[in-house]
Amino acid sequence: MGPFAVPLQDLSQPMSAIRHALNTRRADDFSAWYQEVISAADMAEESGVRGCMVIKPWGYGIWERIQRLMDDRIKAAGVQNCYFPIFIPLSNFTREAEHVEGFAKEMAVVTHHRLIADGKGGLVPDPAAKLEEPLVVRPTSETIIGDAMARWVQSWRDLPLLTNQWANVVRWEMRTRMFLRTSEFLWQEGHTAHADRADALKETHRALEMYRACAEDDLALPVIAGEKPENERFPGAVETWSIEAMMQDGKALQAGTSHYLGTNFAHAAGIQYQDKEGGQQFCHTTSWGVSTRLIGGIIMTHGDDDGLRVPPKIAPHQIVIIPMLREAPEDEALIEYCQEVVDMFASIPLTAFGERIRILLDKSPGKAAAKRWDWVRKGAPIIVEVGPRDMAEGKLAMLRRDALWNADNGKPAFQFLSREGFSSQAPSLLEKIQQSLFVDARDRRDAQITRGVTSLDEVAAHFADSQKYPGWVEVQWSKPTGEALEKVVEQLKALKLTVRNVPRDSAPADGTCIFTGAPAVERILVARAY
RNA sequence: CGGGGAGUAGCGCAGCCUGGUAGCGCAUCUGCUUUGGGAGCAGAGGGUCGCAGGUUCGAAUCCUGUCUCCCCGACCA
Repeated sequence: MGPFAVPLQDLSQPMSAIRHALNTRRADDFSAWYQEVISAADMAEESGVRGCMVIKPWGYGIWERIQRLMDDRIKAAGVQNCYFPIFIPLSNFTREAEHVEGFAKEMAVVTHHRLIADGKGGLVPDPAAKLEEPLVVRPTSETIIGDAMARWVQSWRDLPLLTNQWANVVRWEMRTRMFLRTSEFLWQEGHTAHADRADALKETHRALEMYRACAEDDLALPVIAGEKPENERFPGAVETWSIEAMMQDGKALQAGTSHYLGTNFAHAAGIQYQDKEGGQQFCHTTSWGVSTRLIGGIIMTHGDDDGLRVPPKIAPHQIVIIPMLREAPEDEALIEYCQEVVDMFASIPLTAFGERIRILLDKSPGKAAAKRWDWVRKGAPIIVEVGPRDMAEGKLAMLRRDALWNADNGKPAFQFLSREGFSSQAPSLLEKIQQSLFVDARDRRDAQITRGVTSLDEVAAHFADSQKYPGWVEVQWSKPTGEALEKVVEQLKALKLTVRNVPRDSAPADGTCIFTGAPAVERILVARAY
């Protein structure tokens, strides 16, 4: 059996009867399955450049949906979008030591601005075109945005300054995985400046809650919001908060972070304002971000042995209609019959989640069955097939991607509906599918969180098999710092575990620290992580 | 970046040890048959075997280097 503590639902079904759309099963080889989903769903492919990928239309379409919904939330909070340069002067990174240390080992550096022929048919950087000061390809934009903030903020009236940018960033990773950790990735980074600590903390928590809501309500990704321990903080941050999602193999994925930076970056960049009394004050700043890594989280949360299942809210196409074409004259009438369904959705118009339903009529040539399985692998929430007899009866055949199989006979669970019956229930069905994906993921996660563990030995026993990932364990600790914390981190590392976060909404501590024996001050989640 | 594995047609693979000018399945194209659902039969097209050197009369195969991917580790907001 595979690395699963809790049996997957499919394993209890008559496996021999079902012919799945993928070759690799989650339970057999989770990471091979993950890669197969990405290629079978046509989301992305390798680029030939280490750690960089080409995001294809279906994958990028999902990212565009995430962007849209997140951007709406960002703007609703009064944050304005900007764009800052991809190149950062190297000198920017010599001002804030801790921040530099965090990224120095993984930065791409531009040193020349021209190429010349090498005499062997190739090109090399022109030694005469060396930059006076090297430029770093941004790994994150705190320093260059800090520069701008220092110019933009003069008085207390300029605060708070709320900015965000959608951009690509580069971190030269040693070990990469598509979507989860790539050398270049896409993200949004919010950067804000505030008059005081309280206001900056409020923003830190607003962003965190925004991420929780977007993850759970838009991506159907159940998450636990909480504060990172000292050793997991963003370099230069005073507080780092995260949302953590559980993948189907029980490992944790950090899905978003929000940092309170204190006045550290304000000191480094000189972000000061004149207060009402005429004195100069340093700003308190925050930064927060989510990235294309979310797509990896969606795959590992909602994917199954037939491919991806895209939550309707972020599906580029929520409904795909496949006419069963036969390259015959009657095809025309069949397409017209399907088009009438699309027109019906457009003219009423039909909405789900407050937006027009995104419905696609797939008229592309090819066998209907092959196209069906392509859409199954891609994870379109609702797939509709229409054959000549459906048309004659005024009906269509509908498949729910989240309930694909008939348990009885191991065949796809088609529902035959009238066109009107289908269109009238489509909006609520999409909302039901969205909810169902979330509830399934949340229940699976909750079933794999173990509480009431009161000793490190118990933790070790729980994670005894290094090949298994039996979810997360909640323990209590005394929140050690410095050397004491380092020792705890080492103990956990020996078990291949990390502290994920201190859940924001957890009950107060009432026991003793499993590491030190001292009275516990808070509850933490420990887990294996991506 | 250290250890291991891999790169041959769109996808999945065999061939490599024991050098002799490339093969299988699926997909694609053509024809016929079939038509409530991942069709059958016949035929066809498609690959400078990751890249660059070397050995050799001759290299997918042997040698060296290099790039990329996967797994384990270190590292990682």
